[in-house]
Amino acid sequence: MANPYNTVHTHKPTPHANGASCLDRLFVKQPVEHLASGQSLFFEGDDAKHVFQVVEGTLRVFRIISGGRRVITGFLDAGDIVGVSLRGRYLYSAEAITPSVVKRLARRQFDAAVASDEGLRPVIFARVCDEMAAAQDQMVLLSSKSAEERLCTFLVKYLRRNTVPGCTIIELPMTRLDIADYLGLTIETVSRTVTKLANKGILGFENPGLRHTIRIERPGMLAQLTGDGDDHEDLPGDLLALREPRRH
Amino acid sequence: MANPYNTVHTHKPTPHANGASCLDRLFVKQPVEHLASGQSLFFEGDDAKHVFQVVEGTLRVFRIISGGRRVITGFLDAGDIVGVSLRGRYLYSAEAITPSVVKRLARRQFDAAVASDEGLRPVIFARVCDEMAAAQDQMVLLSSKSAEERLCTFLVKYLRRNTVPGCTIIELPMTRLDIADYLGLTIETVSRTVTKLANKGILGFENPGLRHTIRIERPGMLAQLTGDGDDHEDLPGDLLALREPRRH
DNA sequence: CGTTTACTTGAATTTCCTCAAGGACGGTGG
DNA sequence: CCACCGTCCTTGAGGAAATTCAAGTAAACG
Repeated sequence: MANPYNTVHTHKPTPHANGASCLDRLFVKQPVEHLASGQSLFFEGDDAKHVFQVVEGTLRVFRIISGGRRVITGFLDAGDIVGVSLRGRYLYSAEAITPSVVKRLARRQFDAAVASDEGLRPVIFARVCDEMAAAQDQMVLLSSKSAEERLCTFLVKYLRRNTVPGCTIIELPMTRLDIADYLGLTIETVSRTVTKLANKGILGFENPGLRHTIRIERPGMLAQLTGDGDDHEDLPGDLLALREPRRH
Repeated sequence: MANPYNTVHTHKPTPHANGASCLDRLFVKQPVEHLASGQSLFFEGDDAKHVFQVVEGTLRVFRIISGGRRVITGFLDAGDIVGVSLRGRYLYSAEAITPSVVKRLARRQFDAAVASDEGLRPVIFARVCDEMAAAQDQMVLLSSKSAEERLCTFLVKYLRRNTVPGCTIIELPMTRLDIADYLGLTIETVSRTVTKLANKGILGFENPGLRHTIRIERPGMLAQLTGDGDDHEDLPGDLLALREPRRH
């Protein structure tokens, strides 16, 4: 039951620097609630009576589909808001990966605040846009990236989002199974791909045997392997056509 | 260059019945613009200066990723709005599949209307929520459905969305390649899967050789093959655990 | 009527999954 | 302190699904 990986997140910057204080105003008076590892915040299909703000910890957002398979559509970290862009019922379940702290606000109050507060609307809107953009990126990842590209994309985004720039230590709060369900792979494939990247010298482990803490040895190489073509966008046109062909 | 499949959409119901008139008010005074097949409405990365309403026709919304691969994230039909949930720049390109008619509204005007019109906000919000829900469904499809399940899901949704209830004729405006890029498959796999469904007697072709017009012979069977478990959601709990295992 | 585009079909290959086993760590209880 | 257990992770062998490569057919267009 107890999660053996109740990692402490050092290196974590304040996410969502813009407008965060504006959002915090909404939740500042709400009491904090504590969630143990594995504890559910809400279930898919529940009446969407509340909007939540994550104060601390990491949660997974997922759906269970017919064969009992789980699809994780995202992870939530400190500063994230969940429950905004839906009507009536939650489209997914949310549960704590690490011991977490959240605040809640009744949807009625939330809607009222958004309706009355001119300054709040653009902040909320920006969040919804980010969510939409993330969903688009995920669709691209799932429809056309290889296992290695998926994992590299995940690590690069995690590095950017959850550590200070320049930091190359990633302390993953989620299990390999979480990552697999997020990337549309199996746990074995995730494991093998991590090993492969380690063998290539792109990443390593802080503590042999403790494979949740990853050190990125070659961040540039990792970025190249995401398949996003972030690199060399300034190539001359005739070279662009000669890019490596992409399997599917 | 010219699209040989400038199909006429018979059987098409009015989509988005709720609040459509409310949205139409925004665009009613705007002049119509015509797009030929294959013509672009805007490109990924363009300044998002306008919001568009599709009046007639079908468009594809897509991104080009590094290896030259194209990922279609959605199709737009009459009544759809595009360009709402983004900031600054379009996240994707949009181009006409069939000859299409659209109206445009400057973002400034759009934003002003949303800010001032209390009644408009929930309608817009509902659209964004639908978009988000569709993105979630697509992530589920891409991360854990087989080729057959993907195609069946596509056909069922298309049937529900673009024909009157009970109608079993689907006139697909998009090519097999469009479908492949939407479902995260290759054109060959789509083709093979269509053939397989035809051999099973689940669907047939109105005109031999003209394979864009599909007749669904067994709608119930098609729905079962989507892998959504829409069926038997009322099973007793102990049976739920015994559902057929799902490959991945 | 020839060319182009869209689609289909087959064979070989590849990637990832499935199944199976084993190892490492943390917690528990003797 | 140590043996035991459960969970998480890794690794290997074999298999299945979808991709790639390669023709080949059919309809649409000029």
